[in-house]
Order: sequence, then structure tokens, then C-alpha cells
Amino acid sequence: MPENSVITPKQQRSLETQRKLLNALHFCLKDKFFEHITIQELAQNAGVSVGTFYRRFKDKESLLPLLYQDFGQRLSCWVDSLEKLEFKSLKQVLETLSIETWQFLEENKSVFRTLHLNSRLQTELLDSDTSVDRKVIYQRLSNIILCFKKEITVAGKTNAADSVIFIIITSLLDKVLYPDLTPAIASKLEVNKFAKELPKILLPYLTAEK
Amino acid sequence: MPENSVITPKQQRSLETQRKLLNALHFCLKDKFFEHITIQELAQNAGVSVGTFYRRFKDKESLLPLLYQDFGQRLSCWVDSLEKLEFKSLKQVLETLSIETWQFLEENKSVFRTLHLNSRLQTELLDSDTSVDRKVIYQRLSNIILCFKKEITVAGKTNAADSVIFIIITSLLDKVLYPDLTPAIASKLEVNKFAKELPKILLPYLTAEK
Amino acid sequence: MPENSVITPKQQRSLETQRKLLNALHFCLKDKFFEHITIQELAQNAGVSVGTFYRRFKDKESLLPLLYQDFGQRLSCWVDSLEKLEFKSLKQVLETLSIETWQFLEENKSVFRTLHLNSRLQTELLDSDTSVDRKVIYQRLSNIILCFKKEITVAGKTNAADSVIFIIITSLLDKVLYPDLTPAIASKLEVNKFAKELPKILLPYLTAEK
Amino acid sequence: MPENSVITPKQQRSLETQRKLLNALHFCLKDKFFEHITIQELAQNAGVSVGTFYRRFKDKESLLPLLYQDFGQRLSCWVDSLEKLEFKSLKQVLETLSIETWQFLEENKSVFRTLHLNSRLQTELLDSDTSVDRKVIYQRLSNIILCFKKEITVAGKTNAADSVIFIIITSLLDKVLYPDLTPAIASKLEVNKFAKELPKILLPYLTAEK
DNA sequence: CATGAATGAGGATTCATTCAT
DNA sequence: AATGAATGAATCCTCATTCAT
Repeated sequence: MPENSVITPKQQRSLETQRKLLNALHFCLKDKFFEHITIQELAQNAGVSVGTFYRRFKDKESLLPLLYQDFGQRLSCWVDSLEKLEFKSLKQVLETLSIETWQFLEENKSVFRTLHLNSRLQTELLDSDTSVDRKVIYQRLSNIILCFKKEITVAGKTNAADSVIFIIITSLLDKVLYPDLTPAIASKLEVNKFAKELPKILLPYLTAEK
Repeated sequence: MPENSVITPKQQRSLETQRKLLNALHFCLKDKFFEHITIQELAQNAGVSVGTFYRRFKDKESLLPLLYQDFGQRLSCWVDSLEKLEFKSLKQVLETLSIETWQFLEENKSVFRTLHLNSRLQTELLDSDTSVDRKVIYQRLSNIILCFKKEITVAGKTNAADSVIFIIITSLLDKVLYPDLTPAIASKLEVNKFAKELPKILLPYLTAEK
Repeated sequence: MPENSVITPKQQRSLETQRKLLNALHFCLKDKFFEHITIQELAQNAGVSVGTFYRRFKDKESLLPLLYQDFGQRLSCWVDSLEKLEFKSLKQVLETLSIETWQFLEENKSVFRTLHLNSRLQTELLDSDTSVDRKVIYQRLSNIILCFKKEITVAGKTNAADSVIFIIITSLLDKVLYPDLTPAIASKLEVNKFAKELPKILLPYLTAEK
Repeated sequence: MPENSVITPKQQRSLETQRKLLNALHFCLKDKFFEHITIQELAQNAGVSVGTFYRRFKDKESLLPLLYQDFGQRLSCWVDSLEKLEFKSLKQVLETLSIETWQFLEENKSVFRTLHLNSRLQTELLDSDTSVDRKVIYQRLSNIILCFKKEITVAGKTNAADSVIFIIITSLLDKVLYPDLTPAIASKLEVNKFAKELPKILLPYLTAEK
């Protein structure tokens, strides 16, 4: 919530430009890597001049926090939609999470790759995301699992749920981004098959007998 | 004008030069990302002239197959060393694999990042390494698990072992490469802690009661 | 990314820059051959930066159409001036044309050489000059001869006049550009002497008795 | 005639290399201009090493005198063949010369272009040609015309014959080398048509009534 | 001697950034 | 403010020439 809740035309225009440039970035990322995109290219795709770009941003890297924030929004929306689902069992939760995560990663893979590969800028990225705390989002995913606390028998349920979420995302992401490369080729399964295997892997962990 | 971007050396000296340049690449990767390394830097670190670089390689990217091959060697050696270990139980196998994998990834993280970054070159990369079949290497890791076949109760033991290997590598790699970023932050655990948690996650899967 | 290698300028300043670079090319051609002129040299002589050169032209060769166009202008002006002259006889026409052509070639020899050298670009060159049709210019020269149609007895007066113009230019050009080389040395005469000989050669052709 | 008329094996080998390189030059000139041919290319095409090239020649330009000499041989042979022909009239001489010259130029156009465009090296070129004096060759062509001295009525028969030879060569060369460019386009005629027109142009000159 | 690997000066080219319009 | 032309440092890349093998 900004202090001043009335947006002036000036701010309005500025926001538009920002949005245009971000869209241009998304567009360009489909074709090539962040480091190979030039500012001229961005400006051209956004329909603004390079001068205008520099009025808004210090340099190309300064777009990344925006990309990260924007991604945060999508992530948040996605989690929203997951939270609205009704689940009957822990098993169903894991199954749904796996499939949905895969789809989500597939749709956002260029952003993931960009943020990963430019992770040297992590500090700025993390600082920038004032609106949505990323960790909180992942906890909301954990919480979906923890709704079925009764079924979970492993010690340290919260940590366990976190780990499950982490493994789901990271393994699927690897399959999505680098299907033919180390380490993804360690498992012969295609990503869709693997998404179905994941619940079978993780359910026993959460529900193991003591 | 060779089709291929790597010239087959006809003299002993050439092979030395190639090795020098590869070493220089490894050296530079400690400091900075592949994209930011210049040819001049490589040449200088290798103690050769830029012209020599160009005599051997079409461009910087043409070094990557060499990096990939070289990495294949290291990987193979590492698996060799793991195969020589004696294990008492499946649990111990998983514990050792987790810790050792973490260490190995830590030592080779810049190579992983570089190869991932340039994964668009996957075909060339994969074709480039005729000496070591990457999939076979990972199967050797699986086989270490499968030594304790008797303890494994899950259906599809081979696939299961593959999946376990894949999850160990991919989750640890994420923690190693991007500890503060999506998705690694989904789990609060530090990489060393997580390496100890992994066996607890994966053992139940392999040994789950029907 | 324009198809064409010459960018159409959108600002007045651009046109100036273009003119500056063309002038720089003319200046440099006095000293050396086109092949030996560097972009830096051109930029420096034009008083602009190398980047500016590249903003306007894809490469050095892309200047040639401009050179060709510019030469077209000069050619046209020169023919203008010839058309304004008053002649008393066909003989006088040929005498004047020979001398004037020699002078004109002498002044433009570096341009001729450059355009010849790069004649592989003929199509582009020819297409590049939409403002002045080169063939029409030469026809205007022919027409000066054809003013004295009555004196001309040879069959096919138009073609004959064309051939005369062609021979005047080509033979003098050879003498001017390569005075000591094949085929110019075939005739011992200096270019000035030869320019005076030409009318004697060509007049009989035009006025030969049947 | 060399002082020492016995050629040692060493000289023999050297001569071979020289011949190979000259052939390579001819071969390359079909594709591209002299200035774009690299020494590596020449060496490769000649089947020798660059080092060997440098053992024989100071630089690429040093090949030009060889090219010029070699061309001198062909020219001489060609004139030989012309001298052997029997002519019935001056008209026939001119007709034959035109056609034959055209053919000869066509076959040697890359050499002509190369020598013309590198004419800055004229002095060296001229000096180099010790075996065959170029001017003498052209005089032999003139002499073929002068065989029909009786038919020639113009004053200064020798100079006139020279001029005729010069015009035949220079105009046809222009048509052959730069058919679509200034000044060749001044005359609409194709080179074969023009070769037939030339005698009609030049005969009246030589045989003009006083 | 022949070879071809190595050299590095020199020229080409890009693109983030500035600044006049 | 917005534009896009201009800048020039930084990097790429070539190729004549040298020199170790």
C-alpha cells in the first residue's frame, strides 16, 4: 500500500512504460538469454526509446527485480488457486501438487532460468520483493500438506513438509529446464511420468511407521 | 574450414594448447561466469595468444564440449571412488551418497552452472562426448543402491533407484547453486543439514511395506 | 534490423553524418585504394565516431551505393555543362568531347577505380541509384553527337553515336587509370596526345562514304 | 636464357612449388579478388605449407610479377597463333582481331582484372617481365595490321595501327569485365555484337580518303 | 628444408550510456 | 519528457609473419 493512494497521470505513464518493458523482457526471454538481450532490443519491443528506458532503469539488471516481483505475483496467484482446491487425502495433495507444479514450471520456465542464472543478483532480488515474501508463499504450499497433519507420522512435520515441497519443485524444474542434461538424465522417466512418480516417493516419507 | 568447430590437432603441441585453454577456463570459472570471460582472458591465463585460441576453436562456446568431456572424466572418477567403498546397509549407502554428492557438486558447481546455462547446445554437447556415456555413469550410481536389492521392497527397483539418484543430485545441486533463491528457500535447511535429511526421505520410499 | 544495409535517416543530423562520411571517403580515396581505407580512418576524417558509422552503414561496402549515386550527380552536372556548349561541326564535337572526357576522368579516376573494383556489387549499385538513370546520361552525350545528324552518314546513327561515346570513355579511362599497363601501352601516345587523336579515329567512322 | 643451363634438383623443386602456387592463385582468382585471398588459402590450394610460401616469396604481392610473366607467355602464344593466320584483306584482319581478342580477354579476365586493380605495383611488374617485352608483343599485333600497309591511307600508319590495337583491346576488355557498369553501358551492344561492330569503326579510320 | 603451430598487431564490430534536439 | 543519434571503450576476430619441431 503506497502512502499516497492516488496515482498521478505521471506515475500512471511511468507504470505503463514499466509494464511495456517488462512485457518486452518476457517476450525476448523466449528467444534468448537475458545476457544476450540488448537494451535497444528491449526498447524497440516495448515501443519506447532507449532514452526512456534509462529514465526508468539504471541498467538492464535493474529489470530483474521487476521480473522477480512479477513472478512473485504469478506464484502467489497460483498458490491462491491451489489453496482453493479441496483435498480428500494427503496422497491426493501430493498428486495434485506434483502435476500442478509441473504445469506451472513449464509455463514459467524462461523466468526460472533467468532468475537462476542471474542469481548473483540475489541480494537485490530478495530486497526488492517487499510486497510478497517469497518464503511465506512456499510455506503456504507446505501448509496445504500440513492440512493433513493427522496422516503425517514423520518427526518434524513442518520441516518435512517443506522438504517435500522443495523436492517436488526442484526435481520437476530440472526435468523441465534441462531434460537431456545432467542430472535430469539420471532418471529415464519423462517429466509427466516423473510427476506421477513423485507422490509415491514422498508419501512414504511423510507417513512412515516409526 | 572444418565443419566441426573444434579442430583436430595434428601435433602434440596442439593438444597441450587445448589442455592449457581448458585449464584456463576452469580457472576463470572460479572467478566469474562463462558469459563474462573474454577470449583474451582465456588466452592470457593459458599463456597463449588469442590467435592460438582461434586456431583451435571457432569461438568461446566451442570450448564447452571440451568442458563437458572433461567433466565426464571427473564424474567417472568420482563414481569409481564410490564403487570402491564398502557399505553395510542401504541406509548407509544413501547417507554416503548424499554427503559425497554434495561435496562433488560443491567442487564442480561452476561447471554445472556453465553447462546448464548453455544447455541449448545440448545436442552438440552430448554428441561431443563419445568417450563416456553419461547415462551409464548414473546407472553405476543406481547400481550401488541396487547392491542392496534385498532391502528394497518398492515395485520397479531399477527405476526407483534411478529416481533416488536423480532426487539426491537435483535437490542438492539446487541448494548448492542457488541457496537463497527459488526453489531452494522452500526448505529452510542448510545444504549440509539437507544432505543428512535426504536419506530419511528416500529410504522409506525404497523400503516401504506393501 | 533493416533488410537494406543503408539505414534511412530519420533526423536531419543523420543526413549530415552521411554526407560527412561520403566526403571522408572521397578524401581518403585521393590517398589510397578503397580496400586499404579503414572504418576508423573514415570516421576520423568525417569527424564522427566509429559507432556512428555502424549506425548508418552495415560495412564499408555499404558506402559504395552512396558513392555511386554521388558520382551520378557529378556525371549529370558534367553532361549539363557539355550540353550548354555551342558547336560548329561534328569534328568540333568530337574534339571537345575527347578533351573534356579526359579531364573528367582524370578528376574522378579514384571513383572509377573503386566502382570497377567492386563491380561484383553491380546489381546493388545499379539499384541503389534511383535518382539518376545512368543509361540516360550517356544517351545525352550521344545526343550531342546526334545534333549533327546531317554530317553523319554511317548506317544506324544512334548506335554509332553510342559506340563513339563508349570508345572515347573507355580508351581514355584506360590511359588515365593504367597508363603503363596492358593494354594502355599498346599505343605509345600519352593520354593528352591520344585525346587529340581520338576525333581523327572516330570522325571517319561517322562520316564514311557509303 | 639463364647463365647456367643445367637445372639442379633443388631448383627443379623450387620451380615446381612456384608453379603450384601460381596455379593456386589462378584457381582462387576465379572465386574472389586478389586482396581477399589469404596466404593460407594459396598454400592449401597449392598443397604446400605457408612456411614454404615464405621461403619462395616475400609476400602475396610478390606473386603478381609471376602472374604477369605467366600472362605474358599466354599473350605471346596467342599472338603467335594470330601471326600464323593468313589474311586476305585489312578488313579481315580487323574482323579476326576483334573476335579473337574478345575470346582471349574472356579467357583471361581474372588476370586482367587482377593486374589492373593492382597496378600500383606497375614498376615492379614491368621490371619483372624481363623475358618478354610487353610492348614488343603489342607491336607484333600492330604489325599484323601493317601487313596491309597498302590499304592504309591514314598519316602515321604505325601509330594508327597501335591506336587501333589499343582501342580493340580496351573497349572489349571493358565490355568483358564490367558489362553492366560505367562506361560499358554507354553502348547498348552486347560484347559479341560490339566485337563485330569494331571493324566497321576502325576500318574507315585506317582507310580514310585524304 | 618443410611444416604448421603460434604470435599479436590491427582492424571490425557491438552496445551500454550520454546528450542534443 | 521523449526521442534516437552519437559516442567510444571493450571485445571480437583475422591473417601476415615468425619460428619451433
